[in-house]
Amino acid sequence: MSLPHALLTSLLEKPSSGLELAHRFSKSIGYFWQASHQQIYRELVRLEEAGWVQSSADEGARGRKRTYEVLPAGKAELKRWMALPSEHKNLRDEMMVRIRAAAVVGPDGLADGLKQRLASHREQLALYRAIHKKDFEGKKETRAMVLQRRILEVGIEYERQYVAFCEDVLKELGEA
Amino acid sequence: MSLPHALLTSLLEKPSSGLELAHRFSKSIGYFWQASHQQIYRELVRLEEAGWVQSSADEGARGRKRTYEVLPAGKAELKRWMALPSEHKNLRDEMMVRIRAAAVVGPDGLADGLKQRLASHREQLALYRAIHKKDFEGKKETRAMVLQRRILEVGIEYERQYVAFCEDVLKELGEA
DNA sequence: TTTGACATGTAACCCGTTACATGATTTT
DNA sequence: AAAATCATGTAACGGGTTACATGTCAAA
Repeated sequence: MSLPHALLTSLLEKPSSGLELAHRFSKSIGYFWQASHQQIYRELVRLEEAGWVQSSADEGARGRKRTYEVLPAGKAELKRWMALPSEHKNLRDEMMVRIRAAAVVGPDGLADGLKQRLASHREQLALYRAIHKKDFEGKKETRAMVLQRRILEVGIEYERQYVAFCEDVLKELGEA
Repeated sequence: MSLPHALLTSLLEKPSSGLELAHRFSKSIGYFWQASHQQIYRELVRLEEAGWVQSSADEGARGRKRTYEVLPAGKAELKRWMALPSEHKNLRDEMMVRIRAAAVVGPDGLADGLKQRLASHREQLALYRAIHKKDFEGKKETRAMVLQRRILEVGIEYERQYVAFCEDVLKELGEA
């Protein structure tokens, strides 16, 4: 459960409102940790109750922008959390279950789904590569940038792998 | 949500009890779809209510082995589900959030967690490679085996990537 | 002044997790 | 007969998702 700490990180980078955070989560951070705006609003309330962040604007001002910033206690909490061990979660992918099912009930209809996934992963791969080019190529790198680049490259390699996988399976099914 | 269909697939391969399924989920299938025994028992009840599977043994026989097998309606449901499009989920990894946090609050203590992850991914990689060797190398492959092998290879490539990633980050932190 | 975009929320549901409880079977 | 193991559950909780509701502000 790292949403609260992802939010603290994002707010330390730049104090923001809930919706701004939601937008940012659909990009950069969100490539490895997704969150909907409902989740974010819920969590921001908790962060404030915990005394980790502070929001501008009066109570009960529904519809009016509310900007959050991190308090010292929040930064301390983030430091503490950052040093915790993080669990190795296995991959979890419906497509693999579908392919295994296909081995039992026959592959009719499997190819369509695979083609969609192939297109989707190609798109994601192109997006990651574009970001890589824009943000990292031909620039002098700071310490922090090296790490961000490596994170992105994990994403790139994963998508590359997946594209090749879909292509292979389609070929095996005689559909490409 | 593919647990029910993962169970149907597994039960079609071989009629089993809940615990047997749980054991099997901690291996092969579970490499891409994990489930605890509590989840499995809960789901098996639903599958039976839906008329997709049938269990041996009388009602209310707590503690006595209960074997499930798939009914025709269950096989039909699996066929239907298998042909649905499956969503592309982005990666989701706490470690990436931690590294990003480290860029903001400093990397103190990050290396320990990374070393643990490195060890864990190396272990998983070794396991996958052992399975690959045992199940696929030097054997004549059926249609279904090719697909199972490719699924495993996605896992292998992912773990390989991750090991390299941990090593790189540790190096960058001056810890390896 | 109405429309659309921006912004914040509420409520319900389901899956996955954790902790615990209980019955049956085999082994010592 | 006691202990260990196999096997099936129950209950509570929390995060993630979906659908919906409400308020503000700027532009047409």
